[in-house]
Amino acid sequence: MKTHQCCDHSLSTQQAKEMLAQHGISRTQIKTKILLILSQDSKPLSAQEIHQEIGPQNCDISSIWRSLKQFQEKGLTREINLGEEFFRYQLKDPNHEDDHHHHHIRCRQCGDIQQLAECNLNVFDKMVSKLGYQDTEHYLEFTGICADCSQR
Amino acid sequence: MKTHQCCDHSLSTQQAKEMLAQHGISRTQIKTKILLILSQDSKPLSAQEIHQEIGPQNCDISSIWRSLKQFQEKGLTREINLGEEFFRYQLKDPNHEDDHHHHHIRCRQCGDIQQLAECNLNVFDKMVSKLGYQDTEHYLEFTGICADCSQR
DNA sequence: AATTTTTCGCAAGTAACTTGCAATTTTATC
DNA sequence: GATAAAATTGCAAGTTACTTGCGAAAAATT
Repeated sequence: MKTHQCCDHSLSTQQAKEMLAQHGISRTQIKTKILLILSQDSKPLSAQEIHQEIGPQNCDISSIWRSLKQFQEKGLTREINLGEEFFRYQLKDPNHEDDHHHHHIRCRQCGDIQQLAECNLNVFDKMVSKLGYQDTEHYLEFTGICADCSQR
Repeated sequence: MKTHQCCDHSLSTQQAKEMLAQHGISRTQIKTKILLILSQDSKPLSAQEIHQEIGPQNCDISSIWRSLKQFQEKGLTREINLGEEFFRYQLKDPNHEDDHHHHHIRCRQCGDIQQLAECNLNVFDKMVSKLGYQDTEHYLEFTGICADCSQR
């Protein structure tokens, strides 16, 4: 796994449960597990990947979807599109409200995902504010052919 | 329709057919029509919207999908994700190869899509090139709440 | 104009994601 | 800590974007 890890945000089970409580979400086994898994990986994960990690026999994927939906509504996670046919999910960093988020690059050949430096694009959000938009968000993601793949 | 039109690229039927020929695509009625429709709208369109525009009784949506897929493969169009559950498609500008592309902002409330100024992000493509990636592409799109919606 | 090749319409098939319902777990109340 | 109320889960069925196989029709090649 090539993914660069800028800083480790792994949660303990306790911390995960606190995080749920703080956001008014019930502290079930599944939801706690999802938070742990998301916190341990610096790359955003798909519902399928989370399901695999938990063990398909241990829970139904519909429960994962319901949990992810709730996390999104409560602002715990960010939904990321990397040009695939599904979304990926990433924990927001509770310590750095708005600005501490990353963009990614995905190899269109092998699918490897690498994290880029912290986002510094407030410039753009200001630009679109001039159009009268409020509460703006931006999606900036990259694809390309990674070094390994272009040598083959 | 609020969408800002920076420059009109509407094609004539003749021009559309030439464009298909130049890309080695057969000049069928459907494909010609799709090009015309895409060229007349500055905002990217979904397969559904194109189908509606042509008239659902006039062609099957699977033909539109097949055409769009071919356009993508031949580099005629760009696939755009605006945080919706489907992709939108946009004609690439044949006159300005790589750099003349736009990003967009979509209102998360009313769905209105507005075109932003021409892209000036080669900076980013250079940045990811340093990671060893070749043939990079970026997706930068915005969402927000538009002025109209925030007054309601 | 005849033949080969590609495309089309239709119907059936995926895959991501959603939803209704009864059973179980979690939370709130005592 | 037991109990009732509320939320969550598994399962099965549904929705939607997109794909695909096949015979008929249109377009390209001769």
